[in-house]
Amino acid sequence: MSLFGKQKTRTRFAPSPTGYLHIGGLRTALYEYIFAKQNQGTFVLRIEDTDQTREVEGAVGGLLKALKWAGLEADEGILLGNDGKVAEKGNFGPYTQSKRLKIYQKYAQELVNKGQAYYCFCTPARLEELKANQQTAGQLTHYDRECLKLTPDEIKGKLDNGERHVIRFQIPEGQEIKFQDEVKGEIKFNTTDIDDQIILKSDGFPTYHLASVVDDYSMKINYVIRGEEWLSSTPKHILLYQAFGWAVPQFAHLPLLLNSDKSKLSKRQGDVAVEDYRDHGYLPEALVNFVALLGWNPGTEKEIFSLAELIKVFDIKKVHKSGAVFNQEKLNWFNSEYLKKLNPGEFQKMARPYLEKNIKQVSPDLNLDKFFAIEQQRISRLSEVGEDLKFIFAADLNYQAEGLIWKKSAKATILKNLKSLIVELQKYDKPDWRAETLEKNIRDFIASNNLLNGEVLWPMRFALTGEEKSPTPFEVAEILGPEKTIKRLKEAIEKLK
RNA sequence: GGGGCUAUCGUCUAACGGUUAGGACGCCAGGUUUUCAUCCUGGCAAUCGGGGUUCGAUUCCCCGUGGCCCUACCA
Repeated sequence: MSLFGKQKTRTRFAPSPTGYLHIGGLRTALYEYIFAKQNQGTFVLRIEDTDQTREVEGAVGGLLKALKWAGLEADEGILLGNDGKVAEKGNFGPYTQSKRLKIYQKYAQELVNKGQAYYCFCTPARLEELKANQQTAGQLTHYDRECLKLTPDEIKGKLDNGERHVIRFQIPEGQEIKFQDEVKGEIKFNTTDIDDQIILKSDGFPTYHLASVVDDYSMKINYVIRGEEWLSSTPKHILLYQAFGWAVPQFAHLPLLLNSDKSKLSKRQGDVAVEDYRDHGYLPEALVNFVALLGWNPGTEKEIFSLAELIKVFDIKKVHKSGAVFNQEKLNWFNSEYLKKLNPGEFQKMARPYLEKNIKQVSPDLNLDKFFAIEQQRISRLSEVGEDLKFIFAADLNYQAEGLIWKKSAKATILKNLKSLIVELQKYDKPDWRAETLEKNIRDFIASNNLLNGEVLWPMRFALTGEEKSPTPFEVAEILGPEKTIKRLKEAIEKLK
């Protein structure tokens, strides 16, 4: 809050470019996006690439594409340019941490000068040994502040010698750090439990703690929404804000997304990359809708929400405190709902590539409009298109003749009915070859000949599909067209003889 | 081990301290259908345990217990 009125809300999503967009990251980004939008604020995207060892080539582009696919484009920071390449926009850049090293170094030095941080020359070996000893002694595994004893001259000497060093933030002892988390409520920590954090690594890169505090301050982020795994680090961050004399932002820590065994959602137990869901044919609207409802709901019984609706009804104060299991069954349900809502043209356009992947040969004389119309009602993921309807595309059907015989009806009856069915079907002109017309006429034919539905429709369907389960024979016939339909019926008769 | 967070059907969740604890997904049964899917109807299924406070506790407090996160020169 400034003296001159309410500050503009600024949220940020700050992923590390380590590979892909994690589904938990998607939800975090979603809430950050929504919160910014519902407050006429700005959603900033920053890249946190301070760990050079974990960096993955091309990950930033992938992250941005996944975010764009989900409809969560940043207003500022790192984003996709018009040419589809990674670009940057905004006045508080650079927005990539590896390009801000000088800034962090300056601030770390400022803390050293103020006596709130200190150089540490301890080797990893010493640190390891210290920790091991503390562990066996049952003590807190904190740094023992050996380097705090160094005199200014000793420090200068080591520095001049080019000794490897880090900068540690000196955590004051015996202080209670209290803050009001927007979702978790009042949180308290005692600083005695906190180790002297390394804020600047020996390679000159900052650690997360320094980088995120400096950046959130510099980029005027006043609303930090992030995963619960950061809750325990928040007192360190608050201490840093205080050391610099900066206003502490509002924090909101989101409950984690979990595997079905309640552990933190991880790759081992299924897909966690947004890109995987996209590739399997989940719609962004469905994924976003599903993920939005993991840990939050508006308190009504409505479950289907567009992004625009979410912006209207979302309330960060109603976000749950505990983790939510990522339940793919429910996601499938959402996806099938969204798939059904698509107009046929859109569905077909999206499903086509999957069909071509699933079926080697797609004969051009098939009525694919009808095929897609049926699949749209039956599948829950685009990757399933054609899976259960392979018989449509098969050159030959392989089935046992017995399958054609409905329940206990006689073989002779079936044979006779199939023959007259062919005669009946041969009457239709191609324009009439639609499921509705076929159904009406075939049902009339059945009734006027005093036949049973099953003794005509079962063998018809089986002759056309070779399967015990399928869409109606009328629909299958419409897709197949007159020639293929009659050909399959004739083949069935041959098999029965 | 230490610290923090957390706890309603299998899962996602609803319930100003007073409800037969509601809905959704999934599952099961019935109906519709030649079959499958859809659809319709119905059903199974939960307040972690123990103490308080209260006329009354899923709800507030405490203690357990479980789960999760942090405890890195990772984020």
